[in-house]
Amino acid sequence: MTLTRESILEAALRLCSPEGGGQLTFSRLGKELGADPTAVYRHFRDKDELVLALTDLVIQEGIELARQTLPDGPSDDWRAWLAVTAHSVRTSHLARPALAVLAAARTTASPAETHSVEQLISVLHRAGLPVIEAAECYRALLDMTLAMTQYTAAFSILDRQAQEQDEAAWAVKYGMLPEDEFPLLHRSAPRLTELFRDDDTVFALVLDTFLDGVAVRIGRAGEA
Amino acid sequence: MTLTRESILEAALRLCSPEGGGQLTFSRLGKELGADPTAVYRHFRDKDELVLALTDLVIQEGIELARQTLPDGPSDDWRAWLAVTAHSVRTSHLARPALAVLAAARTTASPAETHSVEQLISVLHRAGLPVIEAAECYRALLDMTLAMTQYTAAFSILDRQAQEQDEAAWAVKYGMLPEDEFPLLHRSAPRLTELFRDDDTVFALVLDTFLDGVAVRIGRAGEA
DNA sequence: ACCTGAACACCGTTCAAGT
DNA sequence: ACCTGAACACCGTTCAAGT
Repeated sequence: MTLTRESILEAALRLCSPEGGGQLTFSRLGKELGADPTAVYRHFRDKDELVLALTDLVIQEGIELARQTLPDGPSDDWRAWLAVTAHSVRTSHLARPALAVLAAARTTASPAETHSVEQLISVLHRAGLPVIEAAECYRALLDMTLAMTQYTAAFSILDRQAQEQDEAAWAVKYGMLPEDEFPLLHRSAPRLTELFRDDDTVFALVLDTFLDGVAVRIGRAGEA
Repeated sequence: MTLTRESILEAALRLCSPEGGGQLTFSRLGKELGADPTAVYRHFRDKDELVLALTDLVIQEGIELARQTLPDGPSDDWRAWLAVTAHSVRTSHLARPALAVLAAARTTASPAETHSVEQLISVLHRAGLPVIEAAECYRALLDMTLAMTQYTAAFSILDRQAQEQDEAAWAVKYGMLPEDEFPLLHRSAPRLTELFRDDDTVFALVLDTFLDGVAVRIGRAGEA
């Protein structure tokens, strides 16, 4: 069978999924494709180029996912718009954690997202923010979302031993605090233990607080 | 010369600094110590144990840094307290980017931070948040900060070629947008270009918006 | 034109051998 | 008790050889 760019990308995405086993390497990719590991070099200059191409696909998927949830026309519900965008970006990346670790900090020149960025800024602008501030807000939201996503992905692809070790460390830290010395931690330890690596809830918390902050900024802009 | 745990940790921290060259490996560590690379195994079970020990040191350094800026007694300026804490954590991690990438998502059982967490929750509690909500807020702030830090560190240790490639991609994306199709992006492109990898400003933006959100939550708690 | 397979420089890690 | 150095299984990458 002869390889194509598409069949390689597809196989690579499969490897990066949680079921795919956790890591993107040439030897695993070769095995998945039934070809010699180095055959991929005929289609991608190096691993970085492969990662960048995969990143494009995941970004596109995230945009697609957002589009399915968002209304077609313009919307005045800026808060829902931002929340859906953030969750979509996060969801599409976390479907391939092994890639998210490599991709999240990278920028590609894919034109796919340009329209969606323009829309996002326009939603914030119509909500009341000056254009520049709307752009800053978009940048802050996206960086925060990608960072939290990479953070979660990095932990999720650690080997089981390291994950259990961290969980044990957490239990030690917050499990047996003397009440008189740490009264507040003692009372909130159960909740903190619940939140341990419940990344979805922590992300929702961060996002919600951030959006409350955006509301404040919109309010301030309205006064002026 | 005989190795000690401390001399190894010190050398490893040096390697992880920006001047240290970018990556923590056993062979580089051996060279730095003037010993065989595998000699480190006499003092640390594996690389993970070494990374965890280094993480402890960096966390301690961050707490130390915060303590120098924060008042000794209790404070009612919750906003300054949270901002100083976040910036200190970030600064101490970014002094060793190569470690930050490995460390940020990990938890150690180091007791050093327990007191500082209790203090943080207490500041938020005195500001008006119920205990549980104060704890959630601490968790959200710390995860956001560590995530943004890891995100920045991951980019900063990429090889020069990849960094320049990303910068070029950015220029392509936002450099020549048709004004009629992307009116808002066209107007904010200069600012977005400025923000590209000006991680300090972006982090300050995210943190500030987050803290505005915390203020909203404190206000809501006061009403009830 | 595309794939194969040996080879190289690098990882972390193990283990027998030295002192 | 601690260090050395050969060895192993893995990386990404190059290149001559095959079809």
